[in-house]
Amino acid sequence: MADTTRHHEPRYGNRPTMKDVAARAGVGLKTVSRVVNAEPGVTPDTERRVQEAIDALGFRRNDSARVLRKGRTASIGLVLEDLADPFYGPLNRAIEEVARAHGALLINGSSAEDPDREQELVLALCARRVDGLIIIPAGHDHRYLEPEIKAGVATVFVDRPAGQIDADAVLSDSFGGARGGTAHLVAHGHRRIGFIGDQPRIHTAVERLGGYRAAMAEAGLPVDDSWVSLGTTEPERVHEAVVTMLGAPEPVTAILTGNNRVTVTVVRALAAHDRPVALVGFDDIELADLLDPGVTVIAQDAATLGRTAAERLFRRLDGAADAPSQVVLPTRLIARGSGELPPPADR
Amino acid sequence: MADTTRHHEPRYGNRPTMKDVAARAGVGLKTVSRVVNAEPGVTPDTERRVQEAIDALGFRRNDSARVLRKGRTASIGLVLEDLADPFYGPLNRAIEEVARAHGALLINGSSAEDPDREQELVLALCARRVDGLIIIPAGHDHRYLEPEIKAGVATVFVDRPAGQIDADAVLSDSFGGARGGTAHLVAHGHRRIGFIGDQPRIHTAVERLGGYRAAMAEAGLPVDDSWVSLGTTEPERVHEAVVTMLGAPEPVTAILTGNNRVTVTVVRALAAHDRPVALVGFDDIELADLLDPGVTVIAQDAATLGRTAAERLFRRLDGAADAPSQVVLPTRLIARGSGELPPPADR
DNA sequence: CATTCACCTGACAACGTTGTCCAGGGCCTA
DNA sequence: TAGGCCCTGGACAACGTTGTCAGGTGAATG
Repeated sequence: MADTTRHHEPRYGNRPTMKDVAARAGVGLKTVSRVVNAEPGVTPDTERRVQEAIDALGFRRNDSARVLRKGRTASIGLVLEDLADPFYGPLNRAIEEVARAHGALLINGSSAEDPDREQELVLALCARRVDGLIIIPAGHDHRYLEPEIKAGVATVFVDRPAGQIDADAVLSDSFGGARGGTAHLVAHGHRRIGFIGDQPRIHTAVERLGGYRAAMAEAGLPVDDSWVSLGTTEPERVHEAVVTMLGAPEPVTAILTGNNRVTVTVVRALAAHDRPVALVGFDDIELADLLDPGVTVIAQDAATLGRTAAERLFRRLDGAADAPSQVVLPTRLIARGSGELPPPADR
Repeated sequence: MADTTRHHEPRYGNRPTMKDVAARAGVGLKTVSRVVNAEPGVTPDTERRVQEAIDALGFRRNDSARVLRKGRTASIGLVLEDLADPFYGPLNRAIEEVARAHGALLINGSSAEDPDREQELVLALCARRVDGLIIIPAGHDHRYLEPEIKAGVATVFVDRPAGQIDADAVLSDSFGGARGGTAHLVAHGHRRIGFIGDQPRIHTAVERLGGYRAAMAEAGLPVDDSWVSLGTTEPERVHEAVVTMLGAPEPVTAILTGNNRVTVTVVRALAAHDRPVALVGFDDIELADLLDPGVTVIAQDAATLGRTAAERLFRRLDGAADAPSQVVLPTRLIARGSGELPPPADR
């Protein structure tokens, strides 16, 4: 009953607008706009008056309105699998740095490996009219993105390629990395090597499995079905896989793990096991060097992955119109001990 | 020369608008709006026609325009210190989950512990008219936020309190945690205990130092200046601090570390040291249980921290108008071995 | 003193959406 | 059959900003 002017809704908590600033400074609307945007053509005296009004009212430009008029939001969207996964931290950060260098903000969200949630998130970002998208895809069909891309939303996929559409992608060499890691174990004398990976609907999981199989084949070694376990990265499941592989009549003497989460669980499981078992893990993990033995890993460079993707995105936004392409970054094997353990001497 | 209609700039890459949809469906503008927003008052037949036009054109509502009209952006901003720091991953994720449950998107950025960058980021978020802000502050003066808060931007500080203004905050009990950790070392017989922490301009660093000093005082133990080292978390500096403390004529027999980054470096340094030195670290770190000895830590619950902050934020957005308050969450000491090492028997 | 010109300044429309309000038509009832 | 009501649909303004363009002032020049 005190306030009377409320018409339909309190707009932005009644923030001052350029109109208010103009009225207070006794100038025109456009002059305020000029001052706010540091455009030329304003006398120092006028500028000072406007600036005073701005400070007095606590005015802050409404970028929503600006965006509506200008067409660029200076923001990019990032959809990844899990913000809490340590692998994505440096990637996220690297993308942010590039975005910042281009004056853009980062909007992000987790898909939780759920294709529907990925789509929902991506479309919400498109509705905000982000200028570009960086996606670590959970799904395999990205045709829903076609209208968006055609409408000019630059899109780059990271870590895994796009499904059913032709789009830029920046990947790690999962196949080659896994092949190299497996060959490393073979070179140290192992013949029965297990592979524990992520769910087979995840592209990298399949690639890494492929690399493992390729290396085994190249070494002329058979792969028993019981040596391969794909599924969720939940500790219970992974632990059980380890127990099964090691409890077999002819147990594996080495294990290749498909990603950081699996590696951590396997390290725990092996620590509780009586005989030493060799291990090579995909993805580097913190403190891996301090464990006994140190964990040999196939390291991806998450930061470079992110930076490369973001740079490509902004090149697109700057007008690069060449055909979409894939970049594959090499992985690096870091030997720390666990991958160099020999197989047991007996049998 | 082919395209003639371009007037001032290609708006959003020429995306279809409601007007286009309306024209194609042969209905009025508002009818399209009604369909898009699932408002009542549209015959099924009309709705179908409109929907067809939407699909055919690949129309997607422009939320920028919507926001301009409605006043709520359904997005919240998160400013933290470093997206790549593993401590913030779960926090970030927890906030995202709450935001998602409230239909809001998350825009975030890293301040890199730079107060100016924090302010720049926060104000950019305000210009986007985020509905609320969650801030892990780098600076100590947040008066620049006053106009924003007055204008209705809900704001919650996390991990560290706001400076110079009265605002909601959700904190961990840094003082109590450090005191407890120090007392734990004292209880295991240590009398010369070192403290290596973050820069003294960081609130939690000071609190933890305070907790350390309090526990020492309560135990009637002196604190030699050379036992305390505050500064950046760069490995070189921390490593040097460890070397200095352990190389003194009367070396410390135990160390309390101020955060996860420091802990990791100290663990490395101690691994290279000949005599065992007890260690309690602030913040839990992955694989801490597998090291030898396991690293005893004072664990914060980052996820709860984030969730609590986000819930408070949305309660504010839902109209809660009670006075700002601080919530302090307890920490938990997890004994794993390194904190239970006795001091050397000699002297 | 008149004219030109440069420079400031402000009125106005437009961006795409949603709230308000009114018109028209169909249906029910008296 | 007339009157009234409800339901559907559309015209219009407004949100806060920026681009366009025209007006206005003062100084410099002929």
